[in-house]
Amino acid sequence: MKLSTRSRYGMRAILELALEYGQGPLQIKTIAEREGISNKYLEQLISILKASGLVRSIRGPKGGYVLTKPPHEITIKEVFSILEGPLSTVECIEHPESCERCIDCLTRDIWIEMQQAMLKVLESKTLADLIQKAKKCNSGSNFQI
Amino acid sequence: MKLSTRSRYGMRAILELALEYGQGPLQIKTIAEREGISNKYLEQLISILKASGLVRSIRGPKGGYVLTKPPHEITIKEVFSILEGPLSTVECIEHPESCERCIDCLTRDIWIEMQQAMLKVLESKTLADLIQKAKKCNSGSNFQI
DNA sequence: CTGTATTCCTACTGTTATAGTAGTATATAC
DNA sequence: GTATATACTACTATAACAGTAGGAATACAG
Repeated sequence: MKLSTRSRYGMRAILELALEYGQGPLQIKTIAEREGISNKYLEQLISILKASGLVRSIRGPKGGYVLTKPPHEITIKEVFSILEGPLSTVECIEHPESCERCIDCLTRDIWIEMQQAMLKVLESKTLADLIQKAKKCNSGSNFQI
Repeated sequence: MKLSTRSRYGMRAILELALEYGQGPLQIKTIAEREGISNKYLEQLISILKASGLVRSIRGPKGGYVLTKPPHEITIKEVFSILEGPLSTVECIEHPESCERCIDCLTRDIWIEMQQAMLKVLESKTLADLIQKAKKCNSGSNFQI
């Protein structure tokens, strides 16, 4: 059940964008530096976020990336599902026809319940909720995401 | 977040054992046939469960596998963690030293919360809970796990 | 109009995990 | 002693992960 770096790095990157929201574009190299992530790899991750429409790019000098919506309108679940791909823990949750014994499948219920518990947490938080906490910490010294 | 076949098949296998609990050993080939899983692959999965102590083997003719504890004493979480490996979604949950920015890591909190929600569901159910439901269904015609 | 800074795109690579298959060794009931 | 079961080890094909690398396209500053 380990999360991929794609999800972890991607989430950190979009949080950086959320912190910067309303203050102009943030560049990949800045994010990469702050987060200690490879420039080139991060580029790919952000392009996933961009393709999803959560993030918009500005090319050329002084370019970078910005959120297309304010942080309080973006749930963690949205971001996570974009980064992680389909969130179904088992195929037959979304495609019951993919398993002929689904109707009676005991295990299916438990996987569904597990998945829903997870998603409920992710749905309940927005980027704004997380960065609010960051800003509190920020009153201290060495704040990082 | 897709579950591996290891987890899914393994869970189904131990549920078959739970259904058979108290009625002598159940053989790999029987489980494999009922569940539509490769004999040889299932053998490996069950050996994982055996190594964990949840399952005991009986060799030779009329041999097979039995649970070492009654189904109501085995939680789904136990089984899942054995099959899936470490359940941490991120390294730093168990080893905070593995990430130098952990203290302030905003994302960490959300992963922890997500993981705990998941585990709470799995902890709350035992094999007995699941097979109880199976037995109800069994009054109908074509019951399967 | 030119140069530079940035994103954009595609392809390549090493490593690891998954999902098995195969063959042989070992124990035991009869 | 033999058939029937598990036990163990090794092998393989495929895919995903986690990057690296290089150059093309674009936009702005001057």
